[in-house]
Amino acid sequence: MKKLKASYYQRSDVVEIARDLLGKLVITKWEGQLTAGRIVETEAYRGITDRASHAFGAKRTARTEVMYATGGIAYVYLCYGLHHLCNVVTGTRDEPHAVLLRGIEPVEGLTIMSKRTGKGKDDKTIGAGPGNLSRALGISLAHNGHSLLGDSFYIAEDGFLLPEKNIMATPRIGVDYAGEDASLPYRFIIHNNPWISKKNAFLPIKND
DNA sequence: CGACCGATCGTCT
DNA sequence: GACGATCGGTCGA
Repeated sequence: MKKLKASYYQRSDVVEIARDLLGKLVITKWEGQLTAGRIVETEAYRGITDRASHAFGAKRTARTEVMYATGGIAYVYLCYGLHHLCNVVTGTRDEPHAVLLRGIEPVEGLTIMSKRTGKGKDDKTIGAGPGNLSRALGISLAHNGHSLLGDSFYIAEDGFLLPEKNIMATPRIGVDYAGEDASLPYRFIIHNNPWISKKNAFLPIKND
Protein backbone atom coordinates (compact mmCIF):
# COMPACT_ATOMS: atom_id res chain seq x y z
CA MET A 1 0.00 0.00 0.00
CA LYS A 2 1.52 3.29 -1.14
CA LYS A 3 0.45 6.68 0.18
CA LEU A 4 0.05 9.25 -2.59
CA LYS A 5 2.78 11.85 -2.25
CA ALA A 6 3.01 15.59 -2.74
CA SER A 7 4.12 15.30 -6.37
CA TYR A 8 0.95 13.39 -7.18
CA TYR A 9 -1.27 16.24 -6.01
CA GLN A 10 0.89 18.99 -7.44
CA ARG A 11 0.45 17.95 -11.07
CA SER A 12 -1.20 20.65 -13.20
CA ASP A 13 -4.17 18.84 -14.76
CA VAL A 14 -6.87 18.53 -12.12
CA VAL A 15 -9.19 16.71 -14.52
CA GLU A 16 -6.58 14.01 -15.01
CA ILE A 17 -6.13 13.73 -11.26
CA ALA A 18 -9.88 13.44 -10.67
CA ARG A 19 -10.00 10.59 -13.17
CA ASP A 20 -6.94 8.91 -11.70
CA LEU A 21 -8.23 9.06 -8.13
CA LEU A 22 -10.92 6.50 -9.02
CA GLY A 23 -9.98 3.18 -7.44
CA LYS A 24 -7.68 4.74 -4.85
CA LEU A 25 -8.31 4.39 -1.10
CA VAL A 26 -9.23 7.29 1.19
CA ILE A 27 -8.14 6.56 4.73
CA THR A 28 -8.95 8.38 7.97
CA LYS A 29 -7.70 7.55 11.46
CA TRP A 30 -9.41 9.80 13.97
CA GLU A 31 -8.76 8.92 17.60
CA GLY A 32 -7.96 5.31 16.82
CA GLN A 33 -10.98 4.89 14.55
CA LEU A 34 -9.71 3.56 11.23
CA THR A 35 -11.97 3.82 8.21
CA ALA A 36 -11.13 3.43 4.53
CA GLY A 37 -13.08 3.46 1.29
CA ARG A 38 -12.33 2.98 -2.37
CA ILE A 39 -13.10 6.08 -4.43
CA VAL A 40 -15.85 5.37 -6.97
CA GLU A 41 -16.93 8.91 -7.87
CA THR A 42 -15.13 12.28 -8.18
CA GLU A 43 -15.54 15.71 -9.73
CA ALA A 44 -12.88 18.14 -10.95
CA TYR A 45 -13.12 21.88 -10.25
CA ARG A 46 -10.72 23.55 -12.57
CA GLY A 47 -9.11 26.74 -11.33
CA ILE A 48 -10.19 30.33 -11.80
CA THR A 49 -11.77 29.86 -15.24
CA ASP A 50 -14.28 27.21 -14.13
CA ARG A 51 -17.64 28.87 -13.45
CA ALA A 52 -18.65 25.97 -11.21
CA SER A 53 -15.68 26.47 -8.87
CA HIS A 54 -15.72 28.53 -5.72
CA ALA A 55 -12.48 30.05 -7.03
CA PHE A 56 -14.01 31.22 -10.32
CA GLY A 57 -12.73 34.63 -11.33
CA ALA A 58 -9.77 34.30 -8.95
CA LYS A 59 -12.18 34.83 -6.08
CA ARG A 60 -10.31 34.85 -2.77
CA THR A 61 -12.22 34.80 0.49
CA ALA A 62 -11.62 33.34 3.92
CA ARG A 63 -13.34 30.17 2.76
CA THR A 64 -11.63 29.74 -0.62
CA GLU A 65 -8.13 30.61 0.58
CA VAL A 66 -7.42 26.92 1.24
CA MET A 67 -7.86 26.20 -2.45
CA TYR A 68 -4.94 28.48 -3.29
CA ALA A 69 -2.49 26.53 -1.17
CA THR A 70 -0.09 23.96 -2.58
CA GLY A 71 -1.76 20.67 -3.57
CA GLY A 72 -1.95 17.91 -0.99
CA ILE A 73 -4.43 19.23 1.57
CA ALA A 74 -8.19 18.96 2.05
CA TYR A 75 -10.72 21.69 1.32
CA VAL A 76 -13.82 20.97 3.39
CA TYR A 77 -16.81 23.27 3.43
CA LEU A 78 -20.37 23.23 4.70
CA CYS A 79 -23.14 22.88 2.14
CA TYR A 80 -26.80 23.63 2.89
CA GLY A 81 -25.88 24.02 6.52
CA LEU A 82 -25.62 20.28 7.11
CA HIS A 83 -23.31 18.51 4.69
CA HIS A 84 -19.54 18.65 4.94
CA LEU A 85 -18.12 18.32 1.41
CA CYS A 86 -14.53 17.12 1.08
CA ASN A 87 -12.22 18.20 -1.74
CA VAL A 88 -8.62 17.34 -2.51
CA VAL A 89 -6.63 20.49 -3.34
CA THR A 90 -4.30 19.98 -6.31
CA GLY A 91 -1.81 22.00 -8.35
CA THR A 92 0.85 24.41 -7.18
CA ARG A 93 0.49 27.45 -4.94
CA ASP A 94 -2.04 30.03 -6.25
CA GLU A 95 -3.56 27.52 -8.67
CA PRO A 96 -6.93 26.80 -7.00
CA HIS A 97 -7.76 23.38 -8.41
CA ALA A 98 -9.76 20.83 -6.43
CA VAL A 99 -11.27 17.37 -6.73
CA LEU A 100 -14.56 16.78 -4.91
CA LEU A 101 -14.80 13.28 -3.43
CA ARG A 102 -18.33 12.11 -4.20
CA GLY A 103 -18.46 8.40 -3.46
CA ILE A 104 -16.65 5.52 -1.78
CA GLU A 105 -17.09 1.79 -1.49
CA PRO A 106 -16.40 0.80 2.15
CA VAL A 107 -13.19 -1.20 2.58
CA GLU A 108 -12.31 -0.88 6.26
CA GLY A 109 -14.21 0.12 9.41
CA LEU A 110 -17.70 -0.64 8.18
CA THR A 111 -18.99 -0.87 11.74
CA ILE A 112 -17.69 2.63 12.47
CA MET A 113 -19.17 3.99 9.25
CA SER A 114 -22.49 2.42 10.12
CA LYS A 115 -22.46 4.05 13.54
CA ARG A 116 -21.48 7.46 12.12
CA THR A 117 -24.13 7.48 9.42
CA GLY A 118 -26.92 5.59 11.15
CA LYS A 119 -27.17 3.38 8.09
CA GLY A 120 -27.07 -0.42 7.91
CA LYS A 121 -23.81 -2.14 6.95
CA ASP A 122 -25.39 -3.42 3.76
CA ASP A 123 -26.78 -0.02 2.79
CA LYS A 124 -25.20 0.91 -0.56
CA THR A 125 -25.73 4.62 0.13
CA ILE A 126 -23.45 4.59 3.17
CA GLY A 127 -20.72 6.40 1.21
CA ALA A 128 -22.68 7.54 -1.85
CA GLY A 129 -22.70 11.27 -2.48
CA PRO A 130 -20.28 13.83 -1.01
CA GLY A 131 -22.30 14.41 2.17
CA ASN A 132 -22.59 10.72 2.98
CA LEU A 133 -18.93 10.10 2.12
CA SER A 134 -17.77 12.69 4.64
CA ARG A 135 -20.08 11.35 7.32
CA ALA A 136 -18.85 7.78 6.80
CA LEU A 137 -15.21 8.84 7.04
CA GLY A 138 -15.78 11.26 9.91
CA ILE A 139 -14.62 14.25 7.88
CA SER A 140 -15.94 17.65 8.97
CA LEU A 141 -15.19 21.36 8.78
CA ALA A 142 -12.60 20.74 11.49
CA HIS A 143 -10.46 19.06 8.82
CA ASN A 144 -10.47 21.98 6.40
CA GLY A 145 -6.86 22.61 5.36
CA HIS A 146 -5.75 19.26 6.84
CA SER A 147 -2.69 17.68 5.20
CA LEU A 148 -3.14 14.55 3.10
CA LEU A 149 0.51 13.65 3.50
CA GLY A 150 0.43 12.64 7.18
CA ASP A 151 -0.75 9.48 8.93
CA SER A 152 -4.29 10.41 10.00
CA PHE A 153 -5.85 11.40 6.68
CA TYR A 154 -4.49 10.35 3.30
CA ILE A 155 -5.13 8.62 -0.02
CA ALA A 156 -3.32 5.45 -1.03
CA GLU A 157 -2.78 3.13 -3.95
CA ASP A 158 -3.15 -0.56 -3.08
CA GLY A 159 -2.59 -2.24 -6.43
CA PHE A 160 -6.27 -2.34 -7.31
CA LEU A 161 -6.46 -2.32 -11.10
CA LEU A 162 -9.22 -0.29 -12.69
CA PRO A 163 -9.62 -0.95 -16.43
CA GLU A 164 -9.88 2.25 -18.49
CA LYS A 165 -13.10 0.98 -20.00
CA ASN A 166 -14.75 1.02 -16.57
CA ILE A 167 -14.18 4.76 -16.20
CA MET A 168 -17.00 6.99 -17.32
CA ALA A 169 -17.13 10.79 -17.55
CA THR A 170 -20.37 12.75 -17.09
CA PRO A 171 -21.41 16.34 -16.36
CA ARG A 172 -21.09 17.43 -12.75
CA ILE A 173 -24.01 17.29 -10.32
CA GLY A 174 -25.78 20.35 -8.96
CA VAL A 175 -23.83 23.03 -10.84
CA ASP A 176 -26.57 24.41 -13.09
CA TYR A 177 -25.48 27.92 -12.09
CA ALA A 178 -22.23 27.41 -14.04
CA GLY A 179 -23.69 28.10 -17.48
CA GLU A 180 -21.84 26.30 -20.27
CA ASP A 181 -19.33 24.88 -17.80
CA ALA A 182 -22.13 22.85 -16.24
CA SER A 183 -21.97 20.43 -19.16
CA LEU A 184 -18.22 19.80 -19.05
CA PRO A 185 -17.38 16.09 -18.55
CA TYR A 186 -15.63 16.63 -15.22
CA ARG A 187 -17.44 14.02 -13.14
CA PHE A 188 -15.86 10.57 -13.11
CA ILE A 189 -17.47 7.36 -11.96
CA ILE A 190 -16.66 3.67 -11.98
CA HIS A 191 -19.20 2.33 -14.42
CA ASN A 192 -21.91 0.19 -12.84
CA ASN A 193 -20.37 0.40 -9.39
CA PRO A 194 -23.15 -0.37 -6.87
CA TRP A 195 -21.89 2.20 -4.34
CA ILE A 196 -22.82 5.16 -6.51
CA SER A 197 -26.25 6.48 -5.66
CA LYS A 198 -28.91 5.39 -8.13
CA LYS A 199 -29.99 8.95 -8.70
CA ASN A 200 -26.55 9.83 -10.02
CA ALA A 201 -25.59 6.53 -11.64
CA PHE A 202 -26.35 7.06 -15.30
CA LEU A 203 -25.68 10.24 -17.19
CA PRO A 204 -23.01 8.93 -19.55
CA ILE A 205 -21.62 11.19 -22.24
CA LYS A 206 -18.19 9.71 -22.70
CA ASN A 207 -16.65 6.28 -22.33
CA ASP A 208 -13.09 5.53 -23.38
C1' DC B 1 -40.49 5.99 -11.13
C1' DG B 2 -40.12 11.63 -10.91
C1' DA B 3 -41.11 16.13 -8.80
C1' DC B 4 -41.00 18.61 -4.86
C1' DC B 5 -39.73 20.17 -0.29
C1' DG B 6 -37.73 21.00 4.30
C1' DA B 7 -33.63 20.81 7.10
C1' DT B 8 -29.92 24.11 8.89
C1' DC B 9 -25.80 27.31 9.30
C1' DG B 10 -21.21 29.28 7.65
C1' DT B 11 -20.08 32.49 4.39
C1' DC B 12 -20.41 36.48 1.62
C1' DT B 13 -22.95 40.78 0.31
C1' DG C 1 -30.40 38.55 4.84
C1' DA C 2 -29.86 35.27 1.09
C1' DC C 3 -28.05 31.28 -0.47
C1' DG C 4 -26.04 26.77 -1.39
C1' DA C 5 -20.77 21.48 -5.43
C1' DT C 6 -27.01 17.66 -0.60
C1' DC C 7 -30.05 14.26 1.30
C1' DG C 8 -34.01 11.71 2.40
C1' DG C 9 -38.66 11.73 2.84
C1' DT C 10 -43.35 12.33 0.80
C1' DC C 11 -46.73 12.65 -2.68
C1' DG C 12 -48.93 11.69 -7.02
C1' DA C 13 -49.14 9.24 -11.44
